Amino acid sequence: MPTTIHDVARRLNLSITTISRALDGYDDVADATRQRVLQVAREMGYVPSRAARQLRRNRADALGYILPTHDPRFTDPFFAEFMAGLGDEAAAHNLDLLVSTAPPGEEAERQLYARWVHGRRVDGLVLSRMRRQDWRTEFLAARGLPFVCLGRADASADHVWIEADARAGFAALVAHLASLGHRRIAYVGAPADLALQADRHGGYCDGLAAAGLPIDPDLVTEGDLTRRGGQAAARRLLALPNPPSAILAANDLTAIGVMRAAQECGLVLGRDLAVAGYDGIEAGEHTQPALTTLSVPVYDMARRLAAMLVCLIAGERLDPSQVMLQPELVIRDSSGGPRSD
Amino acid sequence: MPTTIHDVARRLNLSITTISRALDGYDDVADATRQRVLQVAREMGYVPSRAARQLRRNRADALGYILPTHDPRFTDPFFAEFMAGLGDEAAAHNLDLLVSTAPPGEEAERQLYARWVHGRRVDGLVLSRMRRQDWRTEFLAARGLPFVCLGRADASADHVWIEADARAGFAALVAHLASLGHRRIAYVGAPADLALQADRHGGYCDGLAAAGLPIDPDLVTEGDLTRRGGQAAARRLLALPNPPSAILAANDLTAIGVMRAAQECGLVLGRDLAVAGYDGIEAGEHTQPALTTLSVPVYDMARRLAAMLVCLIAGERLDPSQVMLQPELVIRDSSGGPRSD
DNA sequence: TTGTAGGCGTTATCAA
DNA sequence: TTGATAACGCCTACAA
Repeated sequence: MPTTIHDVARRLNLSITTISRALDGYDDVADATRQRVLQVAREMGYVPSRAARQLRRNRADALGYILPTHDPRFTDPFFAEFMAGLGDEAAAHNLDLLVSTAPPGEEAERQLYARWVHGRRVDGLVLSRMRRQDWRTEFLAARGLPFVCLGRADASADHVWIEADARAGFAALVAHLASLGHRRIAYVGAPADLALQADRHGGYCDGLAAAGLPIDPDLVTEGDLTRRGGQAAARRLLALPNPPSAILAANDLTAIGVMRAAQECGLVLGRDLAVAGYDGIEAGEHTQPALTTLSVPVYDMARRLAAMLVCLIAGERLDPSQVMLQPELVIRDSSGGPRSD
Repeated sequence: MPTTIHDVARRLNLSITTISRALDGYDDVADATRQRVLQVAREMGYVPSRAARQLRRNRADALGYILPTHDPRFTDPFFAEFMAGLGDEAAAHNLDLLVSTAPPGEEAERQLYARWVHGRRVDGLVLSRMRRQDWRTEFLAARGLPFVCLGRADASADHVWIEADARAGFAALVAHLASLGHRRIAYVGAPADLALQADRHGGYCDGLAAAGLPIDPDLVTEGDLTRRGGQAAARRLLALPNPPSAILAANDLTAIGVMRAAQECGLVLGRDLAVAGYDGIEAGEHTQPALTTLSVPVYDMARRLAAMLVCLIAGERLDPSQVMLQPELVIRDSSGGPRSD
């Protein structure tokens, strides 16, 4: 049986009130008393029961994050790092981080959110992989539960978010490839219902337009942000009668899949085919050749998002409440040097 | 304000007692009543307050896992998959998974464990990266908190654990390399205080002995289970006057670092140098060349561990309480074909 | 400066 | 078959 506040009180012949206030740093307790309380509480290894405190204060002392994934395993290292950032920031505020996974858009996801919200499991939620029409924002807003988002649900979204400017990033990537002489640049996108697809695809189109290149619908295909999806998409692209000389992928994982497909076909990356991704996960540094990408400060974004959520929960005003960062173009060998043809 | 049991009771003109029992499936409530309660509770979106329930039942309804890492970010994909397994199994039992990180062996780690245990934050804990002398096992045992371990603290450990037979695995790996003609096989190990080091290094020695090869202390070096550590260790090994023709690494991440170092030196992997790792993380499939490794069913082990923990918490007898699995030897190109010299 | 007492939302005991 | 009531451990108005 763990020590309770009563145990401490009894030992000191004081009331639980005094113990509680001494420990919480109220100033209406005698200094000598406080010292004794602090001392004894520590000796006895007293830690307040979180459940009791939660019940009383009506707070969960926890942030929640539901990883949107069909595969129950979170295979994308992007999320591992994202969660690490959330966890660290939560810990810094003495909050727990509750994590779970749910397939996006399905009933199970709804139920999980509902359970956490109605069961008062968390004081606030972090959302990611925003959808174009995202029921979660309204659901949470309607119930008054604070939340922050990695990315906007749509351009007019008025919730709290942090986002990397993928649109500008992809345009820069296309410009880079065009400057190397590429004219047939393909794009392996994300599912259309994801908000991020609009920006990344938009940036791709912007880039083509800026470079004076036409948009060839054959060169735009859909992946699912996984390695496998990228591989499958690249196989389709490379089987075209007139295949692309460069392939942009909506994220690094997809790009790594693309690289595999290219190697299957016996293409030499960086020479026969340029490939680039988005995210800047560590795995991209270790591919052969290393992956050109747009690097996003995931960990920092996660920490900052969590910090914003904590403010929101405390009822503080947030300024700014929407943050746009610039991803960093990291040119490595997978995009190759200038083309000779 | 979320719906409470009182709201439901008032709406139905019943007592909270009846509501509680109807929902918990007690059989001393009229069938008709139960139907009405179920119906209305669902309509009203009633979910019991976890805090209140915890307080009353004196349970946290949560499993805990503290990731042992110096780097606050968990960079090893092994752990991402491990956590996914824990999370899924926890969810299957309607338990939360609480995660945090702490640098192994330091005061901060102790405090975190103490906070979770004394604050009754979790009903049980999952331990990994066991140390030779691991204070955690005694700490938890002394406080009667159920726990399960990924791996044994030492050979005579009598706690509940699941482990892959790394000793046999590494011996098999050495045998494989020896059969290809390698005679100078190096080993990049883990810190000596980790329990896993004893087995992996032991298996390496077993393998050499079985192949009739001498143990050369120069060829045994220490890494830290990270890519960077592997890279540094390999640089040392490859700078030897008489460098190894094959390098075994204590885990895949280390092996990937070894591969980088080899490529820095202009060596062709699989021809000039054979490399193999341990774990079977997905990244190893995507290196160039793909990494030979011992594949361990992390996800399944995690689920099984969590399931065992749930039994333990329920006070059930566990049989078996210690499980040894065989890792699978996955031969890919990094270990190359037969040697001609 | 300290203590008393009520209640947060549940579950469990006992009586009706 | 149902209901009143007492905890669980903590915080906090209010009283002393």
